[in-house]
Amino acid sequence: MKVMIDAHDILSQDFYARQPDTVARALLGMILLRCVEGEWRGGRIVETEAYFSEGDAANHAANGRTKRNAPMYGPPGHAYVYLCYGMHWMFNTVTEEEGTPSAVLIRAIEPHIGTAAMRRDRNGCVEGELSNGPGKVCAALRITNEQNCVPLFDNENLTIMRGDALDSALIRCTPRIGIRKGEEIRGRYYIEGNPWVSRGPVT
DNA sequence: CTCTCGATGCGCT
DNA sequence: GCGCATCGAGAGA
Repeated sequence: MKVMIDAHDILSQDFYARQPDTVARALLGMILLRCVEGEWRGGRIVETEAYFSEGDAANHAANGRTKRNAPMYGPPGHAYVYLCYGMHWMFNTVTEEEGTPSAVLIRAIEPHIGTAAMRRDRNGCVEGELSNGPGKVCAALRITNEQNCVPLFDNENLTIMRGDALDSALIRCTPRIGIRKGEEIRGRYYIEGNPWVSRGPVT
């Protein structure tokens, strides 16, 4: 599928230079794009999670800087990709200014571009399970540690583009999924009623 | 539908 | 060793 990307539509570095909850909310409705072997794939972001720089025990940087979490200390707008449970890649966008470790996890997208290619990389799964979870998003888009630290505001193969305006009344905020520490923080954002969200309302 | 559990690698105590 | 920002298969209701 041919994809035209207007540089004007690509989210600027400034977009990411804000609090992670602000960015998590703002990313809903935006278009995540990935080019693999010259072929574009991607879709609309429908679920995100914020990881805060202060007072957030669930953040990988809660106990200071390490080799793994170093990208979060870098400038905003870069990717932070890491391996979870030994087999799933997680894709985050770094937020806030350099030196402040925060990020937004992309948890689900609504596939629009290159769906056949994504399905192939997802082992031909049923359509509804293509990208409704953070590990599934990375598998469908073939995002691995090779994409760690790439600048999303200036990269040929991985970027995020402005999408159609989203009705803010549809945005929901709940506790984050799958964490033990920091469970009291409501940092998960998703689009109400969207069938591609990983799971329904979680108090 | 819900629940349980194994897979699997690595960062940290 | 332990514990993960997960997923998918299989069992049971």
